[in-house]
Amino acid sequence: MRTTTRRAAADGPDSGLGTRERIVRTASRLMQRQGYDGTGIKQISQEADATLGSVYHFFPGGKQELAVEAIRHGDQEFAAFLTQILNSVPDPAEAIESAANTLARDMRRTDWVDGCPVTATALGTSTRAPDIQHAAAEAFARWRALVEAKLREAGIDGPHAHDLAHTVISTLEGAELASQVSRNETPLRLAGTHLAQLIRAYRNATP
Amino acid sequence: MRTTTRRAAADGPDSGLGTRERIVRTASRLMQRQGYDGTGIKQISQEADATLGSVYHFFPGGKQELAVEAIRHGDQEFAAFLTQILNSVPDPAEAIESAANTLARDMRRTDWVDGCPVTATALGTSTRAPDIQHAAAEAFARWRALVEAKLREAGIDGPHAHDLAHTVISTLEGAELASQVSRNETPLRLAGTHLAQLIRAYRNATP
DNA sequence: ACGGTTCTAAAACGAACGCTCTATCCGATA
DNA sequence: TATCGGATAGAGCGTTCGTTTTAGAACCGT
Repeated sequence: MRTTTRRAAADGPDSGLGTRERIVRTASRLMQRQGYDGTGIKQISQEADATLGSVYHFFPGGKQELAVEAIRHGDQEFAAFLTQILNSVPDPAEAIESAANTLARDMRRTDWVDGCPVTATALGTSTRAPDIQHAAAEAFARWRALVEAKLREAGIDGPHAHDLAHTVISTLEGAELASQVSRNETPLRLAGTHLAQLIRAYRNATP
Repeated sequence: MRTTTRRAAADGPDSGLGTRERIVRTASRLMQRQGYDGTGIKQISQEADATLGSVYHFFPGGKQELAVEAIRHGDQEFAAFLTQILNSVPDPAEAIESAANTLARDMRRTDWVDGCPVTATALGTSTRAPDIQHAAAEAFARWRALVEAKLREAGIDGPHAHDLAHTVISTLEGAELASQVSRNETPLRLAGTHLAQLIRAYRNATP
């Protein structure tokens, strides 16, 4: 008979990780799909192969504290995705278009279940929990900064790069939402096309 | 002593309406702010000055049926807003920019509480309730059709108008989300600027 | 005036919620 | 080996959830 070890976990994708990390990832994934209010602490603890005691041991602040950590996790996840694409595709317009297409493909692959990891958690909680709203705002700002830096490197001047980065993030976010709700890749693919076009217009204008 | 009449209601903005309509409007407003799971049937009945019996009388399908009606109400509300602006501003680029600016102003006025009436309700429920997801998809499609018609009238050819309308709705939606989460008008205002720019590029290309 | 339909009123159900609590386990240190 | 604190385990708290149920009030065609 196999004895249960301290770091026991079912053989999921997160097995082998510490309990705390497993809880955060599970919370992030569930809230991404079901929202804050639609996700229960007990469901999180079960799917993370942890117990309620462990959850409240690591997150004495309860569900709110856990949601903030979940948003931060999603923040880092998407930032890593963006960084990877921006670094591997030299032209910023092509990079953004590629990002949109990748998001579209991932969305279809998960049968339109996995949208933005931050949006679903933050929506509807902003008035009740300023901590959550703040963490979500930080995520948006970080992603925007990544895009802005890339646009500057491509020769677009400061103010224009700043403004464009805003719209790039807004449009990607909205297109992801529209694709999810419509169960259709089209919004994301067209968003990529038009954003690339917009970026090229600015790059050609500021040589 | 005043006797209770059939259509009694507190002196709110919806007083004078029938009970059913009052329930739908209240549900739409609450779900817009708190999401589907964050809004209880009892809270809806209380704020609508109706009783639980009335809610289940008009909506035997329970919370899901009520949510579908709430989304349809928000759908019509936003469609009316779009129609009004598109009809009163001849140039499509100016019209969309004006819409974005109006949304930004309204958002600030409500202290970033009232976002898109459809998004918050639909997010997180799409997997559980196909009815809700479908109603939300219909809303997006209707808004897109309104924009597409306007672009065609302005001389943009069919395929381009179709594609542009997609991105216009996606970007407005995403910018509204970003503005709400960041508590900042900037995303919406920049979205308006860039969308106008994009539309002008297409109009000039197809004379 | 009356029968029938429509609508309102509120109590009560089981289930699930977030969270607290105590008891136990385990591995590192002395 | 004895001990101690971090981590785990789960029963149980009070509350709220969505829904059902039963009773009564208001309206309308006849």
